Amino acid sequence: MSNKAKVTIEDVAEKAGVGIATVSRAINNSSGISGKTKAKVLQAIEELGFIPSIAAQSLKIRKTNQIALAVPDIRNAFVPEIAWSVEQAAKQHGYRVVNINTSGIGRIEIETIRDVKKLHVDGLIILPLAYPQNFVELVNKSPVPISVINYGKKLTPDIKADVVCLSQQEGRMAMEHLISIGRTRIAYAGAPRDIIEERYNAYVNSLSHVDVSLVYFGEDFSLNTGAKAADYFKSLKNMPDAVYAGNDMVAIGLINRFKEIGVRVPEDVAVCGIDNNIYTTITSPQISSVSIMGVEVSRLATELLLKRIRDNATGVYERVQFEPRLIVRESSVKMKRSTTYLE
Amino acid sequence: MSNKAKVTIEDVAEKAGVGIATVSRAINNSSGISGKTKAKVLQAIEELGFIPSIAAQSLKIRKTNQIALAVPDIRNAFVPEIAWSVEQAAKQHGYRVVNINTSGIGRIEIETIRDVKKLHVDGLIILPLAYPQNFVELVNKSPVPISVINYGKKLTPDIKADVVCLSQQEGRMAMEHLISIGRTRIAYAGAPRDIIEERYNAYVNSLSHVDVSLVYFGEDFSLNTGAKAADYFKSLKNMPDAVYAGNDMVAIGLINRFKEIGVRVPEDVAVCGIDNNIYTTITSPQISSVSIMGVEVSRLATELLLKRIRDNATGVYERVQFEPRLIVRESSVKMKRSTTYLE
DNA sequence: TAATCAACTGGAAACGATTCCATGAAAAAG
DNA sequence: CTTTTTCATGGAATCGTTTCCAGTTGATTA
Repeated sequence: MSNKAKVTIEDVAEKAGVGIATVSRAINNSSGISGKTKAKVLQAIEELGFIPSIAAQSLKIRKTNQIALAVPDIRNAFVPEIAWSVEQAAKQHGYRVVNINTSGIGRIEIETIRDVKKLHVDGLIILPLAYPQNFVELVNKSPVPISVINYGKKLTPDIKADVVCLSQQEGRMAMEHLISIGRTRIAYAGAPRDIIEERYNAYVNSLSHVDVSLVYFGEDFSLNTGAKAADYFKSLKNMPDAVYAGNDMVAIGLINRFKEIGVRVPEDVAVCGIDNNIYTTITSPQISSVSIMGVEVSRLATELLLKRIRDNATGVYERVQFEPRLIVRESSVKMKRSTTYLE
Repeated sequence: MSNKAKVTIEDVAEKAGVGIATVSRAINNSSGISGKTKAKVLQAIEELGFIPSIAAQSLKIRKTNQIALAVPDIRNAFVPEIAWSVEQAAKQHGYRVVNINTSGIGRIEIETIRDVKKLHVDGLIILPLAYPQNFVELVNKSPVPISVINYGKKLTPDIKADVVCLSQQEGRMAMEHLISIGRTRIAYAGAPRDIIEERYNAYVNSLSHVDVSLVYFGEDFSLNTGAKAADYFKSLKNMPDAVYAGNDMVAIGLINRFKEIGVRVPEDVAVCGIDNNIYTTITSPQISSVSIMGVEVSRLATELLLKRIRDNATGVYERVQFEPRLIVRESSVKMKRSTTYLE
C-alpha cells in the first residue's frame, strides 16, 4: 500500500496549462472544449495518474453511481444468481452495487428502506421476504427510486416503485408438464404457507378431481419435508406416478429418499419442482423444474431502476410480469445421458 | 418516491439555535459539547429528519465507510457464505460492502486492484483466482489497504497486504479420516492442476504405497469427472473401499453415479471430499468433507482490513493460516439418520 | 474583587469536484 | 474593414460537511 499525495483537478489543470473548468469538461467529455485542448488535458491526466474524487463529484452532482441490493440472504440457493445479474447489469451502466442481507427480517427490511440515505446510493433494489406492514408506505416516501423484485405478496397498485414479478403460473406449468407426459396420479408435496399457497392452488386447479391421499403437507419447504413425503407416498397402496413439489428443496429431498427406498425416478414416479434453483443440476437425476427467471427478473429490475435514476422520473411506475419457464430434466423424462453431466 | 428538499446541517443549526460546528459535534459525538446543547441539537435533528450527507463527509474526512469485496463469481458454491460473512463483519463496524465479480479473469482482477480508487472504498478484500503476473506488484502500490483471501497460490512474503489462508492440510485430513475408519484401498479422483495439486500430493504422501490403478485423473474438478471416476472404479476387478475426491463437486458426481450403478456409499466405498461446499448437505448420503473455513477466513480478512483502515497502518502485514476442519457426514460413516436431514 | 483557566461555542476555511457566467478570440456576416 | 455571432476558456461560487482557531462564558483561585 503506497501513499502518494492526492492528485487533484488543479494539479492537472496546472500541468496542462488550462483552467480547472476545462479539465472538468475533458473528464466528463462535455461540450465546449476543443479537441486539441482535450487531448492535452487527457495527456496530463494520464501522466499524473489523476482519478477524480468520487466524493467530490457526488457532493456536487448529487449522484453516487451506486445502487443497493437488499436480499434476504445471499446464501439462499436462488439469490446468488440474482446478485450476479444485478451486478452485471449495473456494471454495464457504470454503477456499483452495495449488497445488503436482510435475513428476511421485517425490521431490517424496514430499516433498509427507511434509512436508504445512509447507504449512499442512488437507488435500491429490494427482494422482500417479510413484507412488513408499512412496506408500501415506506417505499412511497423513499427519497430515492426503488425497484422491487417481487416473488411474494401481491402489492397494491399505488406503490411508487417499479415492480418486477412472475405471472403466477409456476404451479400450473409444472402440473401441465406432468400431465402432458401422461401421468395421471399426480401428488403434491410441500407446505401450506400464505405467500406461496398459490402453488398448492395451482395443483388443485389443474386437476378435475383431487385425491386427498396424494397430498402431503409438511411443515415447511425443506429437504426434510421432501424426504418425509417420499416415505409417505411409498407407503400408499396406490402410489402416485408423479409428484409436483412445491419447491426444489422439497423435490431434492423427495428424490434422494426415493432412490434410497427403491423408487425409480422418473420411471416409477416423475418429479417436478419449482424455482429451478442451482441445486437442481447437481442431483442425480437432475430435477425438472419451473424457473422463476431470477436472472431476467433481476436484470430488468436493475434496468428499470437505472432508467428511473437517469431520467429522474417519478411518474408511471412499471409493473412487469415474467412468464416462468419450464426446464425439463431427468426427473420427469428419461434421458439418454443419465450418468454424465452436461456443461 | 418523495422529494423534499435536502435538510442540511445548517437547517439543524438554525432550528436548534446553535452553530453548525456544534451540530457537527453532536452528530459525531465528539468532545467539547455540553450535554444540554447536544440534547437540543439531537432533538432538532430528529424533528427535521436530518441525515448527514455522506458525500460531504467523505469529501472532508477522506473516508467512505465502504469496502469492496472482489470474488470470482458469487454463483460459485463456496462464495456466498464468504460474501455473507464479509458483509456481517463489515456491518458490525459500520461499513458497507461493494461486491465485484471478477469471473476469475486475470484482466479484471488487475483492473479491480489498479483502479480501486474508482470504487470509492476505503479498502479491498480480494479472493484471486487468476493470480495475474503482476498481482503482488499491483497490490503493493495500491492506495488503499488490501486483504487477500488466499485459497490459491503461495504469495511472496513481501506482499503489502494482510493475507488469510489455509494451512495446506486439507488433503492430509481427508486421507487421515479415510484411513482412520479402516479403509485400506483408497482411491483418488480429481484432476491434475497446478493451483491445487497439493491435494493430490497429500494423497501420495499419506500412503506408504500408491496403487496407480486407484488414481483417476479427469480433466477438471467437476461433477462429470466424479461420474467418470465412479464408472472407472466400478470397472476394476479390485475396487477401492474409499475415494478421496479432490473437491466436493467431484465427490458429488462420484456419489450420484455410484448410487446409480449399485455401489453403496459408504458401505462399499467411503467418500470424502474437500471444500465443504454448501452442496454437501443436500445430497444423499450427505458428503463428508474438509471445510476450507470460508466463514472464518473471510471474517478475519475483514477484521484485519478494517483494523488497518482504522489505524491507518502500513507496517507489519499479517499472514494468518487457518486449519481446515473435517466434517464427517454420511458418505464416510454409516449414520442412523440417513433419511431425514438435520436442520 | 480581579485574574486565571477550563469548557463551550461559532465563524470561516478547507475538502475536490461541477457549472454559471463573463471574457476574449476567432469566424461569419454585412 | 467593421459588426455580429459563435466557440473556448477560466474565475468564482457552490455542494454539505469537518475542524482549526479565536472568542465568550462561567467557575475557580488568589
